Amino acid sequence: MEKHIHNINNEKVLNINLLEDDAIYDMSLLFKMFADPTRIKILTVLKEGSLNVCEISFILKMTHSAISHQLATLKMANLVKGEKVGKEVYYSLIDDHVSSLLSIGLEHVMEE
Amino acid sequence: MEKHIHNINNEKVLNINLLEDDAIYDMSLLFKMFADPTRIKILTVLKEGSLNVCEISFILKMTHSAISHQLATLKMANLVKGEKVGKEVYYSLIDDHVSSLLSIGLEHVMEE
DNA sequence: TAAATATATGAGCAATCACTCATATAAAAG
DNA sequence: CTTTTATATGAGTGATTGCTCATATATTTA
Repeated sequence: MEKHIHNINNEKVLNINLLEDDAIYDMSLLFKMFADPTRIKILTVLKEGSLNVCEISFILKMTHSAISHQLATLKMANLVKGEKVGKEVYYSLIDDHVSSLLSIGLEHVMEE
Repeated sequence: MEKHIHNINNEKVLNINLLEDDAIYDMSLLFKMFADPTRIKILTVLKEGSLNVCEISFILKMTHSAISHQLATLKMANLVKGEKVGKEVYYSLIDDHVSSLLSIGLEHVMEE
């Protein structure tokens, strides 16, 4: 690229097949959901079962607003779903991949 | 929290055990590395084998500087290592978890 | 030695983000 | 109906981030 001249034309480089940009972008959005401590905590507690906003904010010692905002984000990313029961909305994980990703991530950071 | 009064004291909520904040934070840093399209692309091409900065920037059609900055980030996060060979520095993946995470992420976005 | 190539890195900047605060809506309780 | 409780959401803000541009360093080539 730019001002440097390179003679890159060997098979090694030209044979690499890239993923679709759309898939890459979607993956980055997925991982972005796990790239925040609050969202990891929310997803982790939801692994135990469904919880409403008050319960989550009590467990994590954070405001309802902060939790509600993050739940909206997680919902848009299709990682959690909410079910209204009277006044309350019970949230739970949508996807098995969520647990898998959390587990592998935890495995990784637990090694030294 | 705040002005609302809640009577949350049931077993369901009190029995949830949280991970250490350090582990949560480290996990968020790990996932942050996958939360950017450029870094995903770099990690994906490095799955095929080691490549130097020029080769990566040629494959991804991005400037050397951009790639070098991201490689520095990935190196600090302990996901890649660089080995100097003459003028060039060949980068490769450090960790098996990297491939696992990429695979599961891809699996997730490939479903509809 | 001088020029070219490969990489690294600091500064700067626009974009994104996670929170707070204020406010809105909806259901339940009084 | 009014008040309380549960949740949602827009605006605003400070912090972070991914790039560009300029520059520095190191190795190779002429």
